[in-house]
Amino acid sequence: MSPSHIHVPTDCRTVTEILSRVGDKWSVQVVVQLGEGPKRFNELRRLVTGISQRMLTLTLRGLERDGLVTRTVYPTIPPRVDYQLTDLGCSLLKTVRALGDWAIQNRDEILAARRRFDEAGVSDFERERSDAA
Amino acid sequence: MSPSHIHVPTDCRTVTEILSRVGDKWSVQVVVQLGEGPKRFNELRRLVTGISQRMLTLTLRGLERDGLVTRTVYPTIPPRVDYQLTDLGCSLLKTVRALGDWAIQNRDEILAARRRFDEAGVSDFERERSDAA
DNA sequence: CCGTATCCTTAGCGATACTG
DNA sequence: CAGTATCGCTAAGGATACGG
Repeated sequence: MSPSHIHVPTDCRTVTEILSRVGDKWSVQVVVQLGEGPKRFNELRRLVTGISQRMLTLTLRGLERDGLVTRTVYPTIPPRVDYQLTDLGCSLLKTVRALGDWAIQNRDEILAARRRFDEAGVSDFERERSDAA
Repeated sequence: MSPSHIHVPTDCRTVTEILSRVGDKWSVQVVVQLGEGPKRFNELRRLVTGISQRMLTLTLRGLERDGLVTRTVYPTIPPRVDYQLTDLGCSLLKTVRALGDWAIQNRDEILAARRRFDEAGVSDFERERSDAA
């Protein structure tokens, strides 16, 4: 029995590792698309704009490995493969959407902060430069 | 006036960009530590195990740029710099914790799925190999 | 104490070409 | 259609050394 009330390093590692999946370039977008219902490979490829065939494959494999999507092969000709969110995948989608909502709600504030920071940085630079002038 | 009810690509980009901050290797850990209260540079360095000085600097700069933390310099000798979560940073922390809780709650299921997937992959391999034998 | 600058290694990703 | 294989680039990150 593992003591779940104390904060073991192992937990941090695992959490970080799982978080990094959310942070990678494509996983979230794929999961969001699959949230609309099962999709075929090339269907996803069209929906997730900009993704390469290679990265779609790798992303789907990763999600499948973690038990977030299922992969169903219909041995027809031409072949047809359906990807679909598992219950686990659905629950992740919900949590991730919360983060997405946060991002949308605070997007303006963040962008404003960035502009302020960048301008301040520039003017610090400019100060030195104009001291010389 | 931007139509906020339709799903413009720009929004996706911004959301993805902000999500990538959560996914990067150190930001979340730093934010979590700062959730305990203001911290000094080397204090954070000790708390966030494994982070290099360089990456702590870069991470803090990024967070500061996005308006998630404030940086306060006390021009004493030796110098002292305090980092502290802004309101925006606190609200991010809350949302991120939800994701962290999800990760903890589903960690066993994910790890189990991974083992299954990996073993299945191996046995597919093994099938070919033992066919030859 | 709090950084910055430099070098170097790896991991992520895209482009392209090929296969069942 | 749904992939795999290979190559090459670039961005992220670690180690180390130096500076205010």
